[in-house]
Amino acid sequence: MRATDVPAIRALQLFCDMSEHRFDALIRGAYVQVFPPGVELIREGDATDFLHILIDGSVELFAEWNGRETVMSTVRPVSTFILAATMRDARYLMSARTLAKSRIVLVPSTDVRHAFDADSVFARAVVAELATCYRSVIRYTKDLKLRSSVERLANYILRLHSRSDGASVFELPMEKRKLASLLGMTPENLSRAIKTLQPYGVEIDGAQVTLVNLPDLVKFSKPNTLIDGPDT
Amino acid sequence: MRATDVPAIRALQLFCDMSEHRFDALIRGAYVQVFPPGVELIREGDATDFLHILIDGSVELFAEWNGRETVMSTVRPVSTFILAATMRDARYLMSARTLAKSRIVLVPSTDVRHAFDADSVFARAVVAELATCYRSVIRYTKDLKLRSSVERLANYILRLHSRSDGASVFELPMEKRKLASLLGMTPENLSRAIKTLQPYGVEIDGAQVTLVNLPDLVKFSKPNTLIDGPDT
DNA sequence: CTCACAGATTGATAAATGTCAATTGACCAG
DNA sequence: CTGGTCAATTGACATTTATCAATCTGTGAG
Repeated sequence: MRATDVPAIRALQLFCDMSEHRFDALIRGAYVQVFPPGVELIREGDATDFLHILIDGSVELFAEWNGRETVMSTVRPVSTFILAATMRDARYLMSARTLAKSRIVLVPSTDVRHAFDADSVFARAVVAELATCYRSVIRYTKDLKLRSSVERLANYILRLHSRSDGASVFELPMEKRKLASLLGMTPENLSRAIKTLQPYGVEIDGAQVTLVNLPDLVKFSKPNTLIDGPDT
Repeated sequence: MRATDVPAIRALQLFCDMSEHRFDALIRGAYVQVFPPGVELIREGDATDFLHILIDGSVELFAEWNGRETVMSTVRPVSTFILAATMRDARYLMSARTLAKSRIVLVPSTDVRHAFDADSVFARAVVAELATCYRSVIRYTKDLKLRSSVERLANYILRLHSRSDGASVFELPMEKRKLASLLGMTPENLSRAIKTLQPYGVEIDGAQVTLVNLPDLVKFSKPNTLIDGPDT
């Protein structure tokens, strides 16, 4: 593990309040691996063995049924994924695949459960993290059920806009076909949805998004804290 | 609170392993209320004040956006709801409304968080419960994203079938328009989807479902443990 | 017992979304 | 450079799903 990895992990909400020696004990059993793009890290249905922490790169969580595949979410560094399966000691409900070259820390699930039992500060952090994850899936599902595909795209763009601190020019963080799947539509439909938003000042060239008429886009999108965050 | 209420609550996964005196302390601050059908118990966006436990009756969790409304899930007795918001001390993401006359126990959120901090057995149960909730929303979202409306209905019927211990005749647990919304379609479409399943031996008369050709229905539905449960 | 009402169904039609095929465009290996 | 590959786009069309309007039906109040 690199010298800079540990502080980055330590800074995560999940670990930041842990006592020094507990954290050290937990991280001691962990190890780092670097994966090229396109590697399937986790296969849905498999038994849980490691809590994963993405240090650098990009990972998608996806699910399959009957020959169909859909992106459920993407993981950005630095963050953990599949904590719920780890804590329940249950099978993975989603698969995970690297989208870019990625550095990933693997913490044995048994160590995590052990730390949870032994350290009440960590226990509280686990609950906070799980509750946050739960709430973000609820938001995602509300987005899917209550909005049309164009509305989902519009609000997604506004979320990206906030995430880049209100800059009017920013980048899409993934390929358009992945984004389409995440937003619950086909790539063809995403292309059309982008065109539909042109009258609201949305210009997308490659991965670069430019917003030239934010008020109109907001009026069209009707963003809502209880769907689009932040989580309060 | 009735004499029979406490044992029923005590039997829940969330409370069953708690020590006697911790449980008593938690339940002492709680109180019961009976609501007629159609009462809005929780309004999305409000601050969390109570953990709710449905003792008897029926409750739906729903969400709204831009004048649209959708059923997110239904709660059957005996179970808790909105644990995540309670633990995060955050605003509700969903509203709740009684579908039938319902007896509900309200436990002050601060008491729950207190018990979590003081009792590691309860803490473990909270994590197990949260992880289970998280996983069931993931399943629900997979169902929505990977399946067509007829496929969702078919698999829903099979889940009901398992829930009634494999009986070939059983009842729909809610009004068809609520079911339609839960399954992500309009009532009109649900009617048509039911007809579409007739060739697979699905007969629905009012709320009564009769399955006369289970093998064909299963072949059509392609149920999957990682979507339809059970959670392993 | 009967009427009124809300939910359920049906048919006709519209809108949203997906599929297929062809083309364009960007990027990387050689 | 340049050819090959894969993603993105576009157009034509099919399918799914929603909407609207018109019954039908079961249930509870009076």
